[in-house]
Amino acid sequence: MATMKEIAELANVSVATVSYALSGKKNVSQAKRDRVMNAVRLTNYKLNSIAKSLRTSKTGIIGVLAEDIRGLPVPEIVDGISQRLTESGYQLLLSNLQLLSKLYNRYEQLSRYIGSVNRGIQLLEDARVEGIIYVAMHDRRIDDIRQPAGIPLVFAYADSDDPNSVSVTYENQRSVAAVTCCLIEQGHRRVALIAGHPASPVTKERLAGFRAAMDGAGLPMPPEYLRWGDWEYRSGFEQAGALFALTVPPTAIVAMNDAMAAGCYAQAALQGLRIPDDLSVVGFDNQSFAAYLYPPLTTIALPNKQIGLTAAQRLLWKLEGKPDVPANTVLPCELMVRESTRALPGAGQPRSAR
Amino acid sequence: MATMKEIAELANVSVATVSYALSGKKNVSQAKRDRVMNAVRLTNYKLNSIAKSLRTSKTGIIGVLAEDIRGLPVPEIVDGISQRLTESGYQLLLSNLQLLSKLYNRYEQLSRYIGSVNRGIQLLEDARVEGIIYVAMHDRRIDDIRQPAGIPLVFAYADSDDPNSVSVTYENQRSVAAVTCCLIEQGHRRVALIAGHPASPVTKERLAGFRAAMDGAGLPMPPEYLRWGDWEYRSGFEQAGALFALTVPPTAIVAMNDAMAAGCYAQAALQGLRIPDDLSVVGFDNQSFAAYLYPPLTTIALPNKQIGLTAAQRLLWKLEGKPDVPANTVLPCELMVRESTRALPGAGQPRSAR
DNA sequence: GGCATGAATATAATCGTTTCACTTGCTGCG
DNA sequence: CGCAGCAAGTGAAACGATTATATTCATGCC
Repeated sequence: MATMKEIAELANVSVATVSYALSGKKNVSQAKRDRVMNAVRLTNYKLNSIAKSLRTSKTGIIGVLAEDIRGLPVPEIVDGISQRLTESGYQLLLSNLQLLSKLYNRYEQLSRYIGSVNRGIQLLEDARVEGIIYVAMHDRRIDDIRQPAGIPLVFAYADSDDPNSVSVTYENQRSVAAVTCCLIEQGHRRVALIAGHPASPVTKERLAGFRAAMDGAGLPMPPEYLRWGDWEYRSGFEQAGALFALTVPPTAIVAMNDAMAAGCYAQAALQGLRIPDDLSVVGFDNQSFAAYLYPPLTTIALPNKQIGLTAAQRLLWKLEGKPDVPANTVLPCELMVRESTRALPGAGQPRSAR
Repeated sequence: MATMKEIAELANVSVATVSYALSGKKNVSQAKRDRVMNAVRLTNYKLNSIAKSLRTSKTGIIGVLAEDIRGLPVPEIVDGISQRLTESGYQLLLSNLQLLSKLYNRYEQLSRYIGSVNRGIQLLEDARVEGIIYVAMHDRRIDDIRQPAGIPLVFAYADSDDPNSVSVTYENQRSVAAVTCCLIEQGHRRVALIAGHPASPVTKERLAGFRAAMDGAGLPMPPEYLRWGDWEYRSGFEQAGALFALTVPPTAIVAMNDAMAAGCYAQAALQGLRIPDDLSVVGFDNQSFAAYLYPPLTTIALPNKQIGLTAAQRLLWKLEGKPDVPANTVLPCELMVRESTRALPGAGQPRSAR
C-alpha cells in the first residue's frame, strides 16, 4: 500500500506538503494540491491511521464495555452510542464480558464480577482508546471498578456510586408511579405488585414509585399484595398464582418487568381469568414481545437509544474538555398504553377469582 | 506514560533487551530480565500497541460489520464472535450500519444498501483491521459488495453469491421440513403455511422445506393454505384470520417466524380457538418471547452463537493461512418442542372453526 | 532601494516499538 | 593454543505519519 513518501515523489513535492495538502491545515498552492490529489488517485493511497495515531497520540477509538451484548437493553444502547460516535468520526471498540453466562448468580460473586470488569477496562486501555462507555446492567451500585488512568469513563444504563463519575440512566421511580397512577385513575383500588429480586436497587426504586402512587391516592398496600419475584417469567407465573388464590384477589397487577407480566398472563389463562376484563396487568421494559401478547401489554418503554446517544455525547464533551459535564443524567421513560388494562366498571366491589 | 526507553534506562539495559525480555522472542539472562521486570512494575509500564502495530503492521483488530446491531440474531452472533476472538487475543471493532431504520423497505433500495455496506467496509479498512466479519441479515443474496483489498472477509448468518467467499449460515429448508414432519407425525393432515415476504430467498428456502415435508407425506397443499405474510406480527394475525374463515380450516399452522406465530395466537384468542386443543401452531426463530406465550410456542432455535463462533474461527483460519477453509458452512437448527402443538385425536376428521 | 512581512515549501525530528546486523565474551574441541 | 560456534547484549534502521523550524521568494511600504 502506498505511503506519503511515494505520493511525494510522484507529485514531486515534499512529504510535508502532501500532509498539509491532505489535512488542509496549512495553505498549499492550487498547482501542487492538484498534483498531490492526482497521485493519491493514481495509487489509491490511504492514510495510515496507525502512523497518525502514533504521532498524534490520538486513536479516534472509543471503547464500549458491555457486561453482555445479549442483555435486553444493550443492543439499543450500543446503537445509540454508535450513531453519535460515527457522527463525530470516532470508531467503536467493543469489549463484551459475557457476564450473563459467566456470573449468572450476580448477587454472590461480586469480586469475580469486578475482576471481569477491570480486565475489560484494562484491555481497552491497552488498545489506547480515548474514552470508555460502560454499559452496565448490574442491578447494584458499583464503586470498586478501576478508574482508567487519564481517559474519561461514562456509565450508561446503570450508574456508579462514585460521586464524580458521569452516568446516564432512566427514571425508575417516576415511571412505576406513573403506570400505577394510571391504574388507580381507572378505578382500581386493589393493586398488587410483583417485584424484582429483593436485593436489587432497581427493585427498591421501582417499589418506591409504586408506594408513592398508592400512598398518594390513599390506598392501602396489604403485605399479601406485595410479592417478591426474581425478574424471571416463572416467578411472575407463581406469584400471580398466589395472588389469585387470595380470598380478596387484586383487580390489577403491576409487574416490575415484562417477563413476569407474561407469567401473569399464563397464570391468568390457566385459571380462566380474562385480561383485561377480569384483571389488568402492566409490565416494565417494553420488550419486543409486549406488543405480541394477547392482549397487547401496557408497559413502560425505556429510553435505551437515547441513553446511548446521551452517554456518547457526555463522553465527547469530556474529550473536548467542556466544563460542567452533568454528573448524572436521568432520562424519562415512555408509558405505552395498550390493551391489558381496563377501567373498573364497579370500582370498589369485591370480585372473586375463578 | 512510560516508554521502553525509560525502562531501558531504569534497568540499565538497551531497549532491544527490554523488547526481547518482554516478548520472550530471544534469550535474555535471568539477571537482566529481573531488572526489566522490576522497572516495568515500578513505572506501571504498558506496551504501546499503536507503535507495535506500526512496526509490525498487525493491529490485532477484527472488524465486525453489522447491518443492525438491534437485529434479532445479531447480539448472539456478535457474542459468539467476541468470545472466539477474545480467546485468540483479538479485539473487535464494531461498525453498525443501522440499516433497520435507514432502509426499512429493503426490497427497493438496493443501491443505497450496497453503498452503506461498502462505506462500512471502507471505514474498517481505514482502521487497518486484519479481517472483517459481515453479519448480514439481508434476505437476498449479495454479490456487489466491495471485496476489501488484502484482508479476508467472512459472511455470518446470510451468505454471498460470490463463489470464493467464506460464509457461515444455518439450515433453513431442513429445519422447516423437520417441524412440519413433527406436525404430520402428530396426525395433522390439513397444515397451512404463513410465509414470509415473497421476495425473500429465505422465504423460498423455508417454503421448499415445507413442500418437501408435505410431499414426502403425500399430503396436498391447497393454494388457500399458502398465505403470504411479511414477517410482521400483523400479517400473521391477518393471514390466520383468513385461514380460520375457510370452510375447511387447517388444524395446524406453520408460521415462518415467531412474530407471525404470535399473530396467529392473537387471532385464535379473538376467535375463541384454543391452542393447542383446536389448533396447533409452530414458529421459527425461538425469539425470547416464544417461551412466554401461552401456551409456550414450539419453534426452531437458530444456532446464532455457534454461527458467530464458527465465523470467527473461519476468519482466524484464513489469517493463519490455513489452506482449504470451507467456503460455506451450514449449521443445524434445534427444534424446540413446547406446548403449542398437540396430536390430533381423530386425525383426518373435518373440524369447523368457531 | 532597502527591508520587514508573509505565503509556500522543504528539512528533519519525533512518536514507541521491532528486529536485523553486529559485537562481545565464553565454551569446547581438534 | 587457536578458532569455530553460540548465547547475550547493543546499536540503529525501519514503520508512516505530523509538525516545528528553516528556507526561499515575492510583495508592499517608506
